[in-house]
Amino acid sequence: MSNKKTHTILDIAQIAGVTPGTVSRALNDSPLVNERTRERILKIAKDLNYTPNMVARRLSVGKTFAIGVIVPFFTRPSISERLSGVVSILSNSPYDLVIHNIENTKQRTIGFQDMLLKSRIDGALIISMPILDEDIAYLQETNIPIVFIDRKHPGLSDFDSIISDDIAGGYKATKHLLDLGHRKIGFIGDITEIYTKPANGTDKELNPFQFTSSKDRYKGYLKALVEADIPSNPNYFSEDNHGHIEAKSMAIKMLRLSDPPTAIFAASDTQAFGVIQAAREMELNVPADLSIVGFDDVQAAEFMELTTIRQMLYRSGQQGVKKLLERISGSNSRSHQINIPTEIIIRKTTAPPNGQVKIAA
Amino acid sequence: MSNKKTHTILDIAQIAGVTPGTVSRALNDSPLVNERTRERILKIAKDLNYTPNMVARRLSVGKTFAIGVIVPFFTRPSISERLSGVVSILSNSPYDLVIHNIENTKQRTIGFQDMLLKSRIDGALIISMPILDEDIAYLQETNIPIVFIDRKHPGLSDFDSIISDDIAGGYKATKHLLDLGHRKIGFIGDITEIYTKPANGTDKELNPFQFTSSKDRYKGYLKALVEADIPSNPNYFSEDNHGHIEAKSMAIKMLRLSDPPTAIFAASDTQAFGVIQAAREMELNVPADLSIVGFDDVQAAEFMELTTIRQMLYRSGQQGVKKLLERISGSNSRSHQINIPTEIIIRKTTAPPNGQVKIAA
DNA sequence: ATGAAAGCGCTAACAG
DNA sequence: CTGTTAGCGCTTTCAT
Repeated sequence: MSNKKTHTILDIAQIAGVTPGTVSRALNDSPLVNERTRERILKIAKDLNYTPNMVARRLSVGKTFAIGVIVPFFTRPSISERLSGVVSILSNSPYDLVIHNIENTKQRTIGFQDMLLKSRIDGALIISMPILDEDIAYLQETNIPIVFIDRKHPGLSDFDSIISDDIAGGYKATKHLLDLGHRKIGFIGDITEIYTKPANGTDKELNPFQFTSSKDRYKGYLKALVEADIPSNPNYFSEDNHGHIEAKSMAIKMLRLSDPPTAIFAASDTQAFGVIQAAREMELNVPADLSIVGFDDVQAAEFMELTTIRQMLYRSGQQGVKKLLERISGSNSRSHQINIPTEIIIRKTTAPPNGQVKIAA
Repeated sequence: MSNKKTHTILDIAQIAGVTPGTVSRALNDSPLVNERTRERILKIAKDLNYTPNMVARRLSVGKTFAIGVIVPFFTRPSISERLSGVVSILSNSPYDLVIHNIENTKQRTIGFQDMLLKSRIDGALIISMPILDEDIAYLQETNIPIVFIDRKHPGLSDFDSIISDDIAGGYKATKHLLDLGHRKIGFIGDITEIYTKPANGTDKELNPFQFTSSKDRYKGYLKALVEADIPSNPNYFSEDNHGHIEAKSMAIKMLRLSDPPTAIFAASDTQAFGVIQAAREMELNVPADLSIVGFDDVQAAEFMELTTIRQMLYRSGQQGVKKLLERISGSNSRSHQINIPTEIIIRKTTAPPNGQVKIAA
């Protein structure tokens, strides 16, 4: 009832007639305390409705009991599915999950420094974040464990990372289309909208971050094409900022070509949805007139009956934290790259190309 | 380069030949410090690559600089959209965002206690969480500010809350269908899968939590029906756990009725997607044979061309934290219920009922 | 098994 | 403007 003031370990100690040290031990299941006293203390704590002050504990122990997750574009479905994998593991751990969303350059610098360097967290999970060469310094300066999810960078080899096999995925997607009989296959991918400001004031070329996944999926696409002896057509390649709106415009442009593709492989489901919208707008029947395959297998993909490449988003989140937790508790194994396999999920946006099906209208 | 050990304010003090107090003041932009000394100190700090220890600071100041967000079902799109609104505001504040996901009864108790009572956070945002009568005690015991998003409960009147007008939304959805000419309108809603364990060991009736939104949307539905002088048909009402799978089964059952509805209003987009799947499976044309309206206007709704009730998910998240931040900085205004309006978004899953359109096949 | 005491790193009230 | 001194609440040697 009366709970204006929150109690401390000292209050308990006084009531129990012991010292704070003993109370601390009792509360932490230390074996160095008489069973009787422990019970007495526990009872008092309960009666007092005592709750430990985590902050003090953290300072004393030298651990924050928090792990930081750094993500761009919180809204993207693929990100939140990964996150929820992370959450699932952390719920059963003593660690708090603190989230940092980074959507632009300024935030980015601040974000890294703040989270990593200010000893607010015991470890960090960096998900789908583009890493700049100049970032590497920060990252290495930090002594706290870091694991990356969905990010490859040459300079990052001394960190753990969880990636899915984008090249193989892109290959599978394209192969599926090829097997269906398509020869004219478009690719729609993304670059990121985050840019680095040129160090000097000059307004020279802005460097887009290296979002490798789209590029790797393209590599897989190319590989399948080469294998099938089909020359790649530059008109069938397009990339722009990530988003369904952009994807839609790209698709429309591509489909208006005098010799348009009969199938499009989009580097993400979100983009594939944009392509579907384009098809609708142009009154093209999917899959009869146009086959579409996406990448990610986000929840909405099921509703949209989209054929796509599933990457285990949720699992990747789980594996990431698990690895991080291991590191935090001191595993010294060499840093490791875990490759998560992909799988093609065939639904209803793919079919043999038009000619072979469009018998009657 | 050499950064095995992290520096403290004391290191700086010694080098600068001042006391820690002065360094602290310098670092915190206190006006009570000579400009010259400040510069000197700042430079040293920089050279040393000093970063303050937040935990110590927190203990000293008595604030955690963190706000907690408690959510169920992290995966639900409506939740993550709300969350991203929260994130957008918090990015520009000194507060960390710590997330607690609660998906079952055990977690729930622990979760509330842990977050609220262990002084790890300065305030809490509780989103879409069912609140039990017995929880109210905890909540009121806590002195930290709390704001609720998407939760009404009689006992909660002394807290701030952000809710959308579910009744009005349900009304709008149904009215739209009515205006289109529908008379046989089904409702598909949800109850939650979280149950309370009966206090005594008896295995008597489990009490579902009070997830009010679905119910309120139903009230709106009823209101529109009454207004149109249409008696409510119990066969046209169905509720089950939330999820597209469950919604699909409910819809199938309802559509197999000898006199099936010509339209269905689902209490959430996710459920509406389930209804769409049911229609597909039964080879019913949407909207010709069946009109469907959802609730939420989740991202995927756009792709699905779903007519739905938009509630400003993102905005609700933003407003919630803003309110919370105000409270934390000590606003003493009376607690407030903010009602966020809803809006109907007409897309392509609704049309006049069959008879009026199905001319030729 | 328990008490005593030091200390985690920082802030803040009080002097001067 | 700066030094001194406590102190935030808890953990953890070191004694006893």
